[in-house]
Amino acid sequence: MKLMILDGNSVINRAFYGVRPLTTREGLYTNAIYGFLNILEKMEKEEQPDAVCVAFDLHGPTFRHLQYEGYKATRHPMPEELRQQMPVMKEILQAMNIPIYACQGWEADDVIGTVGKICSNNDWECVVVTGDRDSLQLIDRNVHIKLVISKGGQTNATLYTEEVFREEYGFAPKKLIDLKALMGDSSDNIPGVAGVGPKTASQLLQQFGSLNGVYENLNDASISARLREKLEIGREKAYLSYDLATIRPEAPIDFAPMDAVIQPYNRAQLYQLFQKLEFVKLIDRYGLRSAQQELPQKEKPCEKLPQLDALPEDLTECAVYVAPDGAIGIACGKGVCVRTPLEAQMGLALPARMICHDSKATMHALDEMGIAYGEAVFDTALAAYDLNPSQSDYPVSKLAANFMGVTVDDGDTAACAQTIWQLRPVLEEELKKNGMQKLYYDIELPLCPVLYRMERQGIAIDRQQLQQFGEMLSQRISDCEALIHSYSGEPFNINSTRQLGELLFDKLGLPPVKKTKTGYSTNADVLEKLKNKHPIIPAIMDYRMLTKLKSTYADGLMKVICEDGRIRTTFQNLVTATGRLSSTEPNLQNIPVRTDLGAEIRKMFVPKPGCVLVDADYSQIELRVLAHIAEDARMQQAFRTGMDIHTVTASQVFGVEPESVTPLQRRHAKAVNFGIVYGISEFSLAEDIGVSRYEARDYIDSYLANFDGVRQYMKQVVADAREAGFTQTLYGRKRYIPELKASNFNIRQGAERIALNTPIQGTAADLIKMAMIRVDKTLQENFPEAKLLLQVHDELIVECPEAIAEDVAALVSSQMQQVAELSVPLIAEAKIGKSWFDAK
DNA sequence: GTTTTCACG
DNA sequence: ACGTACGTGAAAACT
Repeated sequence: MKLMILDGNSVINRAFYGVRPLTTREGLYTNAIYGFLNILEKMEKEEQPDAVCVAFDLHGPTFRHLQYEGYKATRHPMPEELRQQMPVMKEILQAMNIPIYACQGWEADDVIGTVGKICSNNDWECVVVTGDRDSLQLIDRNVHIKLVISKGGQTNATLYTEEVFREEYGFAPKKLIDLKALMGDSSDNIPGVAGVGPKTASQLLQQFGSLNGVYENLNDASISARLREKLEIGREKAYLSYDLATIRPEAPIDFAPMDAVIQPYNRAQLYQLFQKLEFVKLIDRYGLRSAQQELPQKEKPCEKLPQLDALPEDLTECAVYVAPDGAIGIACGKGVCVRTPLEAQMGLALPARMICHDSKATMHALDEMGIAYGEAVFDTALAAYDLNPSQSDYPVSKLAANFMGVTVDDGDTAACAQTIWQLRPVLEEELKKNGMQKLYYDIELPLCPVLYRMERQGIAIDRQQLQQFGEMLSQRISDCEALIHSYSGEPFNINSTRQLGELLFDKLGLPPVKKTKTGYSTNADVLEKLKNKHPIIPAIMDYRMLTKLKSTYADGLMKVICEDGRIRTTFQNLVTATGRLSSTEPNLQNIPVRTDLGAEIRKMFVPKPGCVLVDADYSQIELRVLAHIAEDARMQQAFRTGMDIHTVTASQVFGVEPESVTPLQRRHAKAVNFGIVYGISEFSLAEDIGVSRYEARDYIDSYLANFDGVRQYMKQVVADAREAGFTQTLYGRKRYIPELKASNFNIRQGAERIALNTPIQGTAADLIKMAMIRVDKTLQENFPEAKLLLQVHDELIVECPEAIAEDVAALVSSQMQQVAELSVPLIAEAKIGKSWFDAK
């Protein structure tokens, strides 16, 4: 019979540091538990034990502490993120009916040793799972150690038997104690003999066999005078260390191997715990489902609603789920049915109000198939996003697990439709609980059809000009390439940062400025600093710019032009953590503008014949939002009187009259304003504007001294977020930030910047979303030929007939300005042009 | 699949 | 002692 015992603290530590940070929606860390369970499962599979148990350390002194006051004094305290997982871990083991052993005054190692001894006495084999090499001393004929090693996300374990140990170390396992007595162990605060390290220690042991052997042969000729002296001075420490390092298999625990024989799990309890931890995959893998909550799947199969006209005549609302293959699942209170793509296209119509899972995508899909549909009155994916925007995605299965405690297969169209139907009231309630009804029903949901129409419209592009531009770039790139290779002496791939780094810093001997985790950094900041040191640098900077324009924009956009000469992006409304939109395939929110050559790309974005583009953008929307929510009197005053905010900041920071602010001062002040919005650090500000850290520090201090509202806000918003676990925008959009409680300084500081920035960026996002809804609506009412095409965070682009351009421009900017009544005016300026470039 | 770089607000 | 501004997406190289 075989028993497996886990060194609980050691394994959970490995798991904690080996698994990326994971948290639940509420911010409970779960990564160590997750890792622990994975290791447990893997070990059970490999070892096939008959019994399993876990040993833990208890707090409080052990005999080793009493014996030697330095013992473990410098051990790092357990990080908060791990500490909070310990009690839950123990609950889970309890639910799995795996016994836990711990003993006041004894360490887990001693408990494990004791268990091992009792196993041996009962003719049981014992396997110890641990990440700690100290335990190797326990190895004997019956006791083996499974040493857990995490490497690159993968956790593996090596089984150490007496033979394996001897092979690696060259002596018997018990002699590990003698080795430690001599060399010490800083992580365990075992002193050892001063001046004796691993090399000397193992050499001495090879020669004399044991600690006693060494001291009995102190006068042996092979021991140098220096070493002899060290050993003599350290004699007492050595024997103390021997005691400290010895695992004492005599802990007073009540244990018999039969107690740990594998039992069935307490499934209900385990299910509940996994539910709380949001371990959806594990619930699946362990086959846990709470019986009461199980979906009445296929209880009302399609046959009961065989034809669409068999759907109730008075059907007013139904859930609609379009599968990737085009099959459509429809569910309502009376049941569910699935239509194949073919059936769906044969005159299916859905006039009822829809409950969708990603309504924008559903509208596109139905449209594609020529299926008429009603209005989307609820969107479960969107609701889940608003409730927690930090998730990577929102599949139906995840929502089912998180909000209903059931498992659903994302591939089962009928089940998904039914689940969406059932999720609606649950999510509605959640939104209500979170005070997000207005955000959801007044902003997020009505924005979807607006975005849908924008995506359908697309924007026209001048294919021919783009083609020519690409050819011009090709020419300039090959010239540039030739120049670079003439400097390097030999051809190499300039796109390879590794090859480029080797050339610049090894072959040409330029001073490395910055490192990345894989080698030298060669990014634009680095090149900027090196540009006067070698003529190859400016050429590389040019090359980078040219190839970026060619591959991402000239070639990239060319690939996605539709038949009708327009480009259609997808606006992602379920992605960003702050509430902004993002744009993909292609990304039309990062079309170049900052360099002259790059801005040429904007000339290719044109209106359709007879039309113009109207481009309206908010002026300083984030700083205005900050002035409003921070209630900063001075900043509000500046905006109310229509002053240039960067000039005002400069005049405050540098203590000069606004009229005498120099362009340089204004530029620095602008960087300070940006820094404030991002959660400033003096280092980065200094880096950004090229002044010393001390000057940067002065700028920040002086800023905060003059803008007291901002100073207080920065403190308050972080404190509130730490307390609440989330930060939020003016319109109630939330973002959870569990990292605010992290023990790691960098992580915590990053979290504080997020807590500060998110309300600002997110409120600005809320505002422009509201503006989009109003602009879209008023355009439809007043100028139906005018179409909203793009949004670029603080900018809206509309296409309209030339004749009404002035009126449209006036309407768009006034709608944007009047979208909310803040304590400072919102300013939006609209321009008209024959290309995006001209309208900007 | 991850890393680096760079385009935007 | 360490790493350093917020939020994105795409391309290319490398593992």
